[in-house]
Amino acid sequence: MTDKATHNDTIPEEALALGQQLCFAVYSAAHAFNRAYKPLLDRFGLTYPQYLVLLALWQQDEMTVKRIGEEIGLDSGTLSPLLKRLEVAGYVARQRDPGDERQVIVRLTEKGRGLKREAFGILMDIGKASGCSLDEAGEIRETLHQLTRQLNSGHSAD
Amino acid sequence: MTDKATHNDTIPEEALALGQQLCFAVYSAAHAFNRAYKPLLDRFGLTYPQYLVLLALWQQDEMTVKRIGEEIGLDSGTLSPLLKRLEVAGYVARQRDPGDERQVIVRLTEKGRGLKREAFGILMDIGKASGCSLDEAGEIRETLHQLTRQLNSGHSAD
DNA sequence: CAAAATTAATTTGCGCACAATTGAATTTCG
DNA sequence: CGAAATTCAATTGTGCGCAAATTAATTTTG
Repeated sequence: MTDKATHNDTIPEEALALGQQLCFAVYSAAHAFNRAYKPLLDRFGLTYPQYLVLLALWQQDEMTVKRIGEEIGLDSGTLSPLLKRLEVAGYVARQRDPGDERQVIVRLTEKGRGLKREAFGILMDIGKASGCSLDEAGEIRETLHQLTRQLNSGHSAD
Repeated sequence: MTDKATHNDTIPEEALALGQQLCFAVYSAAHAFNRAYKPLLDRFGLTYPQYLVLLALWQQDEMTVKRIGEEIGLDSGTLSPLLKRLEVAGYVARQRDPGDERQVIVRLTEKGRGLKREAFGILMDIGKASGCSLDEAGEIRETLHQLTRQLNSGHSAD
């Protein structure tokens, strides 16, 4: 097949096929994960991005909106309404930083902290559903991290 | 399956860290691709999912909405408005199948077909931005396809 | 010190994603 | 045949994701 040079001027017609494209593989895998998570998270009334925020907070409680956004790669336009929903659901509390009233500090409630134990169950269910060992998962993860870093490096100084 | 490292009662605390999770790596990579594509597709007034539909149609013109949905993994709830926007933009035409009035046949316009040549440029730009060779890309792609298949086998599809 | 620039979060608007519902056309089968 | 079930597309409602505009607080600077 087309196992040739890194920069080949003669890219074949087939390269346009969906199944041949790395980006589509990533896109599909992301949706597949979302679908796999959905039934597990529905029990807690959570969406996947909301779950990501909780993961971040379980790792490091009391973060500003901006800090959370840096952790999971979302801007405040996405996070503001999302955090409001997490607050209504009773998992987090939001409070203006008295030291800098521009910032809002997000912290876990007791209920939010309590969810952490159950999250291990979700983690293991997903691990099983993905059908790969921790080693395999780690390998793919690192490869994707590198890919993500590479992609993100190309658009700040453009 | 059974055993494996997946079934480990002593999963460490760190396993909950965002950076440790395969799903998050996939999620981030998908967003990174989206961001990389955006400036390239903006020139044509296209979004990434719209570009996927065109990729599918360049491969095989004249498909029903359902068929397109099977190709890229989207349902009619997403595709109906998306296709209407592609039609307004002049890239595709939609027409009820005279032989089966339930179906709508989507076909490329001249403008839509003409875009195919330019798409090779996008493809190469993305290839360069991803910073990996065709070989590497193919490897990751196959791994992700397998992962996606495994995740999707978890429910409906059987 | 006050004006200007910067920063943080919210809001608004558009489009994707998906579940659930609707409506019309077709197929099945009693 | 005709009623019921099925299929396909479109619609509705909720939430994510991002850009751009807004508002308020803080920092810079002139």
